Amino acid sequence: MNDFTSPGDHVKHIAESTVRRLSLYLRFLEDHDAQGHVTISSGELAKFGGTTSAQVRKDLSFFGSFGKRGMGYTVKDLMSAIREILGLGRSWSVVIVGAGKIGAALAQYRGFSTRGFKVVGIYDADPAKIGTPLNSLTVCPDSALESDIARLKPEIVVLCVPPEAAQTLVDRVTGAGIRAILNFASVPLQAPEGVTIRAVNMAAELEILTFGITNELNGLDEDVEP
Amino acid sequence: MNDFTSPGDHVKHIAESTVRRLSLYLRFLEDHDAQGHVTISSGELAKFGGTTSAQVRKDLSFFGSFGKRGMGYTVKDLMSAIREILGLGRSWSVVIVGAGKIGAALAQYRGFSTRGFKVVGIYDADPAKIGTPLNSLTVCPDSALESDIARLKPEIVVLCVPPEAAQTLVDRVTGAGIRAILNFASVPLQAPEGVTIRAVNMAAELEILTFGITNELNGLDEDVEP
DNA sequence: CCTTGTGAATCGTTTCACAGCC
DNA sequence: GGCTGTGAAACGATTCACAAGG
Repeated sequence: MNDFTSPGDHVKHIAESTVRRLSLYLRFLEDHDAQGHVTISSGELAKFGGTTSAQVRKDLSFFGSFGKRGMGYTVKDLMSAIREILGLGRSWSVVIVGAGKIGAALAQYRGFSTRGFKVVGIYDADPAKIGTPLNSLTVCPDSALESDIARLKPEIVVLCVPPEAAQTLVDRVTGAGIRAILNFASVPLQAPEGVTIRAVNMAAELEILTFGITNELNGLDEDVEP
Repeated sequence: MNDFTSPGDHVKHIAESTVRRLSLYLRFLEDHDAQGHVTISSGELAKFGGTTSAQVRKDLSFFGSFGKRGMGYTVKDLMSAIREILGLGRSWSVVIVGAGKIGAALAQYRGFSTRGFKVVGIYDADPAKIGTPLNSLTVCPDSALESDIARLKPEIVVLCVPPEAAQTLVDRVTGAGIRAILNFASVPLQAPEGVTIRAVNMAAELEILTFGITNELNGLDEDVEP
């Protein structure tokens, strides 16, 4: 079936973990398609995504039924179905705020464009950084943020500023109409109703690792190096 | 009782979400301490971490009991308790593999050192990149990876290589003794038993955002209790 | 045979509610 | 009175198991 977006469909709440797995499945489907495979089973998708076939089928079942019993899924059909589900059937404009190390790296990150995300501007408050060329972009003064958001109408802001500046910038960009923010500052942020913020917190990821190592040594039966 | 590592206690499994919140609490406690506050309640911690006071107390209860009824927690004591829980009571050596945009940015990221993570090497397979200075480090040839891991004994590898190279490098560094990996390549990786891998997948984060925006527009509304 | 799609059962996490203590 | 610590209840996600259909 291909009517996964039946009109008037009332979508129940979808878990973040489900959406994250769909993103993984899509990546695998693209590889699989490039290698010339035509169909794929939930079990193969599961092996790649580090999950189970039942989980794959359950994830997809929230949005429709895309496979054929006894056959599996048609790779190309499932790819475009997941693209549609994730909202990748269109292109998205992204503005990066903060042209430090991370912001500058992201401005040049190819992963954005290959997925339909177009970086349309990068901003910084530091006069020394303004005018720096990054790929086809130039760092703009952050005083131009509101007017540029009004003009370019980006959907997403990627925040790469120091923690102490982050909340002020959330307030400014949401005031200018932004409703989706990806936050690289390692501080929790508050946004008005209707604005989605996702955090990428490298410090937390590292600490989850060190927690894991530390606990292994304390609790499990692994040998300790002298 | 302050002994969150009671002897003979076999540590039950701690949820990743709990560890992530502990990391947030710690950040808030550091701020709070710097501002001269001496005590803090679970409710205050909860407000910062975007959770509930019961959740804060439950998170801490897995490790011991750190507060005083009627009083709350002593900021400094709770800080050092959480540091100990997360394994931050020591310093950690980190090796970065891949000196592209992201790897180079991370090599210069101050967030590492302020938390006790010391970057001791950065490696790349591209001859053009070898010798590039980054802060106090120089990009080394990835052929030196195994011998340097044996010599420097880093605990953590941060992987910033293209997806197609990532699995090979996991195999190499785990073979050389690494047991914790932070993966920035947007591909799932397999590692032997006893090795922890955490993934930071920017593409997935962006797609969770676009899924959210797309679904909102489709008319999913959330009723809030007054 | 084969594999999907899905209600039911299981498992894990969060929230509730209150006893215990300052 | 105020706040922690914690079993019990509620909730949500994953896994099971099987009917349905190529």
